[in-house]
Amino acid sequence: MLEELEDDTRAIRRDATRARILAAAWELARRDGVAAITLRDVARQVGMRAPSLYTYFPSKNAMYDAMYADGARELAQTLSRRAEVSDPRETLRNRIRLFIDFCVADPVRYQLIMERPIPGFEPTPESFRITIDALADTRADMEATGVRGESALDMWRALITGLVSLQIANDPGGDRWTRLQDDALDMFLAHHADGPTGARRPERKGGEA
Amino acid sequence: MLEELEDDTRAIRRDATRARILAAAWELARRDGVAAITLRDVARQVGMRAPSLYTYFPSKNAMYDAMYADGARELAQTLSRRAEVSDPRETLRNRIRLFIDFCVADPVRYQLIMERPIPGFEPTPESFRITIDALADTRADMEATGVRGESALDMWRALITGLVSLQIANDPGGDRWTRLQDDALDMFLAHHADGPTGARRPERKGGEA
DNA sequence: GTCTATATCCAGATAGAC
DNA sequence: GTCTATCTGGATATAGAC
Repeated sequence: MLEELEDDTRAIRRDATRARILAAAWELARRDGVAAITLRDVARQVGMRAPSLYTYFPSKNAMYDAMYADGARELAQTLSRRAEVSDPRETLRNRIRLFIDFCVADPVRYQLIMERPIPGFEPTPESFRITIDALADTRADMEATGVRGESALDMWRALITGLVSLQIANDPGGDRWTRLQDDALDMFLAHHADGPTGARRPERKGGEA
Repeated sequence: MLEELEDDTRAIRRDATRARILAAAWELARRDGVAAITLRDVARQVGMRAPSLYTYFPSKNAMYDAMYADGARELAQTLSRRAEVSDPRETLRNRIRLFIDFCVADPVRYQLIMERPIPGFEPTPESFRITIDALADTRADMEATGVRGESALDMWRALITGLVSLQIANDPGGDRWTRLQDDALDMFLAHHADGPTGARRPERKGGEA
């Protein structure tokens, strides 16, 4: 029968339209903020009316979830490009650069994936999983430099989060904070890693001056 | 005449009602988020209907601005309590603790003052000024420890911002990140200050290992 | 000063014709 | 699959009675 072929064609067209809708949603989100987009505007952007979108997404939150998955996949793809070199510190540095560049390249995408900017929306577990997996290897790169412990990872997350969020909030398009990333890593490693032996520092108290 | 006395009494009652309205607004903001509060709900909370609020605030944004000024004054008052001790590092440590405690004690207040959580609202210059002034002395405390330069201050802001925002977002009510504050300061000072002489480190390149 | 009633606007979502 | 028309609900803000 020809029916199966027709079904395939139909599915392909459907996916293409879905992609067009998502692209329009991203464009409006970048212009007005993620939380500000409306189904009416998204529909107009692709030459439709709002109710037609319900053919492709059962709800607005479902559309948000598809956007989230989009961004999470882009993050995964970006980090997969990190180069592994002989010096583990340079490997880590490379990963950090990829991550920070990803964040500041599209602040709205960053917010959608890393923060929770839309009241009432949180990603489905399947979509969230993509983000988790993408970030999971950071720990290995970190430990390869001799850094151990949850506290050290938490400290590092804080440092990177702070650099990115201040960059986006106070110097969008610039590099006032992102240019500190290498210095930040030097500072962090000097404090948390004790060279190739990987011996751990004491938990705190009594500076090393 | 008695008219002036009556005017005073009336003004006092008006201010008291304004304060009751603001308290209600804060309560709802803490429960549902700053951006989610509605005039209807705030009014109900104080036993009124929404239009009555316009006697006390000319617009919703004016109410937000009053809330902003509230929070900013509380920040100023908090930081004014910082103890100045002989060791400038301990003085700085004390200020940081006050600041971080202030932030995590009321995440919604933190967001209103330090971020821009409400589309279409930004504080009036007079209200914003309160925040600026409250934070201005941090630089002096920092420089008293021998740290110099805008980059160092930017790095420090990033570190604190990261600790606070991760704490609020991922461990509300806990101390997973806030307990790192002393360690963060040690790390930062070890990297950015060169002891009492105050000599500056090179701008970057070539680790100090 | 507070109320009711209402203007005005906009949102997400559904029904049903075509 | 897409449309028009509509439901349902909520928001800020204003007019005018009391």
